[in-house]
Amino acid sequence: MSQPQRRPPGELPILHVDMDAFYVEVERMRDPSLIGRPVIVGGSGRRGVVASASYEARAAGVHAAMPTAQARRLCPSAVVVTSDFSGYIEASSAIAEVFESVTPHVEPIALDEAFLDVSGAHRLFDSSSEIAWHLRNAVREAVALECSVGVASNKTLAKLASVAAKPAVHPDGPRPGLGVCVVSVADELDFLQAHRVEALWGVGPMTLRRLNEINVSTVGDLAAVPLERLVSTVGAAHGAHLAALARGIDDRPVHRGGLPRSVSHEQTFETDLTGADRVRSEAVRLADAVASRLRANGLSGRTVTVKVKHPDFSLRTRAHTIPEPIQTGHALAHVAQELIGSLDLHGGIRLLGVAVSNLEETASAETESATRSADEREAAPAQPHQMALDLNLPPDAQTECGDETIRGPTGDTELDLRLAVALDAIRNRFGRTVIAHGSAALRDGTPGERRWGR
DNA sequence: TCTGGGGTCCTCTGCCCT
DNA sequence: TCTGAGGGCAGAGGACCC
Repeated sequence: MSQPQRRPPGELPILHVDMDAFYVEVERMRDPSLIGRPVIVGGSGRRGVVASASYEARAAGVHAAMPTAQARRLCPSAVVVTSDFSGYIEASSAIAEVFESVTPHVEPIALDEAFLDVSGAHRLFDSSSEIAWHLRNAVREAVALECSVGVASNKTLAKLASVAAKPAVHPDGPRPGLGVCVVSVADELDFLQAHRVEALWGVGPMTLRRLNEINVSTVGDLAAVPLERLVSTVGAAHGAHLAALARGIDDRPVHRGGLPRSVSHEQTFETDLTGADRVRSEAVRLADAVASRLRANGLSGRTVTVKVKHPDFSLRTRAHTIPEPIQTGHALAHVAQELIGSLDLHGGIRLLGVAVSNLEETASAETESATRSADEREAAPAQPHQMALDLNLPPDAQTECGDETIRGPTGDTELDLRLAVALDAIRNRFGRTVIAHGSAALRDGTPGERRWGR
């Protein structure tokens, strides 16, 4: 199990590929002076957290999701680098090309990891482990980054195997890992059931606490618990799922990336945001960022969700579904601002988020506008959007939507779309921060608040 | 001295309709 | 006309992932 093995074609169809300290290594390529030093990538502000840490920093106890301030105390010699996703996305795209040169069945999990179904790739390779070693080399050649690969009969086992293949954290520095770990069918249960139960996908802090209460601490313990007991502890669906995983049963297929379910943008503010006007102006900015990404990806959506986090960390969400899909910041901000009106903002908020779901594919406003003359636009509204019927709705006009009433127009207007196209063009040419809605400019904007998203 | 951002999926609840 | 059951759906929130 610990060494790569030759296997008959098709026996172990699933690979899990996980980049090693991905963000850190991309930053080291950008700035070679970081090589060999402890590095923390994440938010550097007062409320920032660690997104990724080098193995040197991990040796000092730093881990992802830890507040950056705490990470600095644990590892004072660490260099803190603010996340810059443009470089990560670029490297991720290059890695995805390597994966797709082996198989079209690639399921991206994050920028730095993916599942591959290689059951159809054995015409070119003798075994899945040979594919795994080929991928490692090809990724290294393409982007000069290291990855770990798990090979197994299903996703859960492949994921655990890739973890087992990773470099080890050690006070003296990182120790090289196996690189590739193959879990044979014969070894599956021994390998799986020796793991801590929290290693399973779907066991977070809450589920772990509940499982610990019934004396379950390893996957082996979990497999021994009667299903009824598990169901009464963590719920029907979750219990049945965990019971199957603990026995090595995981028939989830590798899904190729499809349409996203939602697109969102949220921000934690350096200092709590107070006053309805400031919250609304931030909502305009966030809505604009979400709308921009929707258009860039040729999407529009019908359900708008606003999320706020209060100073005591309590979360509140409000959602509203409108009859027609939208993709402009103006229409999105309109719904978001109405939803904000139904939230208690007393005491301020530390986080504000705007999300759009119920997505569907649509021609982007940019494409739409570029391919239609002014006369054509005049003759027929931009497709495939249902325009708001009346641009001159009085301020007290109302749109009935389910059990809620949203005042004023709720769809994209032709004017909204043309304005959005103009904004996109200006930002593409001069940068994302060069132009903003007047209502979003009300804010005083500390440096930490000036982000416009990925 | 604090606890991000961008997602997905599930459960529960309430409402509407048949 | 009223009532209850049950399905479908939307909204809210929780848990989890990287």
